[in-house]
Amino acid sequence: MADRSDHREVNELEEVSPLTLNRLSFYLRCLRHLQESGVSRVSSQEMAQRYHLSATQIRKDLAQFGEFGIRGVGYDVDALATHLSSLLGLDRHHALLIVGMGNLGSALAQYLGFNYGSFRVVAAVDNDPRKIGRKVANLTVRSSADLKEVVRESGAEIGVLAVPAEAAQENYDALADAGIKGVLNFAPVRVKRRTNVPLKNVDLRINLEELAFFLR
Amino acid sequence: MADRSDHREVNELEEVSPLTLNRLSFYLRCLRHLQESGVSRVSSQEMAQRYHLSATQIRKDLAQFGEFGIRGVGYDVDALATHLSSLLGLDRHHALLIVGMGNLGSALAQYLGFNYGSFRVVAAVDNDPRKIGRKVANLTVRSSADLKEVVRESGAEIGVLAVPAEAAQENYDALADAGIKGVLNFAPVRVKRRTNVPLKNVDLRINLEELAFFLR
DNA sequence: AGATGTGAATGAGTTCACAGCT
DNA sequence: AGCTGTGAACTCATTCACATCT
Repeated sequence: MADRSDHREVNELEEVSPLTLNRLSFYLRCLRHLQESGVSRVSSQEMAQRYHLSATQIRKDLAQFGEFGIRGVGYDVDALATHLSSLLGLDRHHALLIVGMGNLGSALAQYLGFNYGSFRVVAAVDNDPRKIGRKVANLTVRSSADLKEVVRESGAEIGVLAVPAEAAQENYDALADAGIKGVLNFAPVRVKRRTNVPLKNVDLRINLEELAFFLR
Repeated sequence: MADRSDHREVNELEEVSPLTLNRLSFYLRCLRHLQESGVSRVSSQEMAQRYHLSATQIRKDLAQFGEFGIRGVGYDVDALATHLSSLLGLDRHHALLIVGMGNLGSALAQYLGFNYGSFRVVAAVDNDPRKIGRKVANLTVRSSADLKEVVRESGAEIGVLAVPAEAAQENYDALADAGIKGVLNFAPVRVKRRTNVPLKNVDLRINLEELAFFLR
């Protein structure tokens, strides 16, 4: 039905499982790859085979947000990529602010570099006076005390927490207060989140520990 | 029953859900924290409250591997920590080998440093002749061509993949062939795993993209 | 009494199987 | 004919509720 896909917008902000979101990101990456390969149409089955996914799941995941496919034919690669890109908010750049310029913070600054997909590191703060003013990967480290100002000036939307475990909660709260819209937390603690400031955890140690389990 | 906990060994290598494994790592971390705080006994309820967890789930998770608690009393913090540590294979050191010494690989080498919990970076390889021989964080970068030799000499057990997406699969396979026991993959692709070489993925970009979804 | 360990109930997520378009 | 979109079946995970033990 024609208006079915117009209703898509209605559903977009409903609860989407993180697992689904995760896969959608991955689908988009696959589609980019297909674009590079010059493929303009793809069926869920073909995608599944190429990238080790489940065809049914691809269809279910996409169907949550509208009818993007053509029955009997498949999906238009460009169109679907555009839809997903917009759905995931990747059709524009997002500014990152790194909090904590120790080993991890500096490493991330270097790795993410100036430009990382739709993401751009625009500022870095630390509370150690010895680090403030130092240059790391084109950024001048600023004081955590000036967080609000830094956020406002830089237009940062996403905070990247690279502080010690003890400091994670207070820094998350400070970021939230400073108007940051989302936080990626590398500190190995469970931070209490506010409903309006989404939080994703990346815990390197837990990942290593899960592997260690298989090596006993 | 007394012999119930002796049978624990029998179950240890049965399929354990990654979700459970993940939580077990986290429980251990909580227990370490309790030890530092001088707490010697803890109930599932108390742990749940302190660290924002579910008491029932803590009990179910632990019960899979034996009867570690005392009914009516709770868990002995030290004893449980020891059990979990051994269960997860964290009662000894694990040697890491970093593959790919670009931005991410170097960043990881610096961050993980010489000693990171039970994990120790013992070697680093790259296939770029310009990088071979360079020193990064006390390590001399060696050639990917010598992978087998490097693994044997260094005793590396876990490979850390920090190579571009295109190179991930071949490097995973090379690691497996070289006798590596597990792989932590930072490349943004789904690598086809061999049953005897466990694989964990850490995908920074997907995590950022999931956050971006909430900022549209 | 008070906390564990666990079957039973519920809920979330995935896969199946097919109706409905093109 | 072929592939999408989707209710129904199924599997996996979490939560409930209570018997069991100290």
